[in-house]
Amino acid sequence: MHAPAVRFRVDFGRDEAIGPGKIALLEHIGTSGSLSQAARDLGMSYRRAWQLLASVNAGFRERAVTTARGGRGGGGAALTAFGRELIRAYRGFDAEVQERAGRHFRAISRQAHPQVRKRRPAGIVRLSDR
Amino acid sequence: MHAPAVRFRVDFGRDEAIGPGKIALLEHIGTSGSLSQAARDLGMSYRRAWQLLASVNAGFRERAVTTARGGRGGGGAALTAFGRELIRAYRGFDAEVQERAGRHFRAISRQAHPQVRKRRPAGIVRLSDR
DNA sequence: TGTCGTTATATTCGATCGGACATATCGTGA
DNA sequence: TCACGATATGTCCGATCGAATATAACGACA
Repeated sequence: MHAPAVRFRVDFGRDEAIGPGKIALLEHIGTSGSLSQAARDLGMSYRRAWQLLASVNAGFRERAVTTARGGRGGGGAALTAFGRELIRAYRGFDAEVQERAGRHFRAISRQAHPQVRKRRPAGIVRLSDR
Repeated sequence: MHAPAVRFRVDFGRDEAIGPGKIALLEHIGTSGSLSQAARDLGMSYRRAWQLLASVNAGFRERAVTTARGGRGGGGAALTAFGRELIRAYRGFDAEVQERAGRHFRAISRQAHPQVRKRRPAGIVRLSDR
């Protein structure tokens, strides 16, 4: 393969870290307006999605997502301005990182073994794939 | 905390990925000339260190470390030119990433909760800390 | 007032990861 | 030729992680 992919997470102190998983969850919450729907989209259990979200909301002074129980549709979840800022900062840095990674690892990447294509369980789509 | 830390790993195809753990292992092999000593330095079991090394050596056409059994001192391990290149590429990119991360996450980092200092088991020193 | 879909949370279970431990093997030097 | 210290590799076990499942609470709306 030519362009190596870089996955990274950002550690804020020792309390909270943000990586591709939580960012993808936030993105799906933003597009679906529902935590359970985001979990289904990402192929993860609702419990795990809830734990990830709780971790994000607890890790900062400002919460990234507001949730509501009951009401129309049973409830829902929505990004706050801070949540959108988290996504924007991560994705902006991500684009920079991927672009620059090519130069640093091009030579080494040529030494990597030719890969065998691996499948992902059907029906699971990550925003980061688009 | 002000400057957020970024941890990343580089995926080469689906076969092999290089992250901070393997790089630290390579660095300690380079300075100590021994896989078992590197494992002790990093506070990991010899088994795990050997598995990580085997993974690195198997992931590329060229091996990163040569090993020897028997002989003076019982044997040893040494970086190849490719192994040194792996370290150089990773650390070079690392420096760039850390420097640029500050700008992208400065505002968000101010929203992170004040951290409680956490200790590391005594006697364990990572090259990446220096 | 009852229905509905979602958030919130506890319990249980299986898979996975890595440490601890046990050996076997090797080659130089005493 | 024997001892030594390191590599090489297997087995076992405890901790951890996350999926599966179950259940409660909630509030708008028909």
